[in-house]
Amino acid sequence: MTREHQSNPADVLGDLIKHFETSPEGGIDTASCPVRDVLDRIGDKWSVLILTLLAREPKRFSALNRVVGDISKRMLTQTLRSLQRDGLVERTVYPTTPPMVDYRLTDLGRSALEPLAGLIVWADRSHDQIRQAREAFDHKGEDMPLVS
Amino acid sequence: MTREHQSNPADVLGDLIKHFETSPEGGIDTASCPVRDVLDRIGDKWSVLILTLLAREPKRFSALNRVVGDISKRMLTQTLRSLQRDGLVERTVYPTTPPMVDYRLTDLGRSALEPLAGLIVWADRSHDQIRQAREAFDHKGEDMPLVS
DNA sequence: GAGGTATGGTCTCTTTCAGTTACCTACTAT
DNA sequence: ATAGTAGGTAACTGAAAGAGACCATACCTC
Repeated sequence: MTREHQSNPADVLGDLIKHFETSPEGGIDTASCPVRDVLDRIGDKWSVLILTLLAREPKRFSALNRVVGDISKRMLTQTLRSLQRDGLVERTVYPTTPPMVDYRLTDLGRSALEPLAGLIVWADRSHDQIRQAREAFDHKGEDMPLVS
Repeated sequence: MTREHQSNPADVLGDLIKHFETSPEGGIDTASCPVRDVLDRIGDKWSVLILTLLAREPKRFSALNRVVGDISKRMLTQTLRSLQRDGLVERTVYPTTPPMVDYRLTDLGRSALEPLAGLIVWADRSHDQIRQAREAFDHKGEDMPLVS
């Protein structure tokens, strides 16, 4: 009861929501919302995985490609580019032959690890519960439309 | 140097990565990865926003529709259904006429608020830096292909 | 000099699917 | 008759993702 009063997530989020409610017509201005902006980025299929793989040490393109396995080189390039563009990842080319490239987190990228780790730990811990809820839901309503 | 030793995000993530590296052929088994599973869910366009809006108190369908504004009813229904399916949101129908429906977070849903708030706060704080990195990147390489 | 290996990509084609628009139900209150 | 509930349905569209060929360079081998 003591520490929750100060840092209740609902309050934090409520304040942020208020902060985002700056659009003229009473609705939330989703277009300029920084949260949307960031979530669009890390919500893609590979970004979080790449970030976590780079957490410990820099890795080369081909190393990432080997570790992930089911990512195409195209998607790996694209993901790394957009992480680089957002300043989360730094790309270094070594002038050898054949040229060697490695990718490492920037300070900004490293600062993202903490919130991401929180989310990932939550996901890992809640996964069973979510799967159970899904099964229960799917069994209960044998007649649910909309998702068919 | 003292507390970082215990809870360094890179270490947490490294351990988790190791934990997920259970596929036979040395690659990460992205299909059964709980993180991927969860991120696919909250990575969509509306889920996080809805969750944060429900953080303070239950809300009715039309209230959510009004607040968000640029969401279609179809997407709102769909988002709420899948949140309900995953056990994050509870749907209550009151037998009035016209029937009234409200949506509230479950305990599981509430437990997601903390990691989400962490991410959202990070996003809010880092947004400027990310935008700057983007602009710098876009100006530096006037010849970047791939994203055209 | 033909072929193989390796690096770090790029290009094009195709499919898939999230999201949108627009119109529908059924009921009631005014 | 019109608006407000809480949705459902169908058709369309654009972006994301996947598959897989290709490329430039250089080294090694035969």
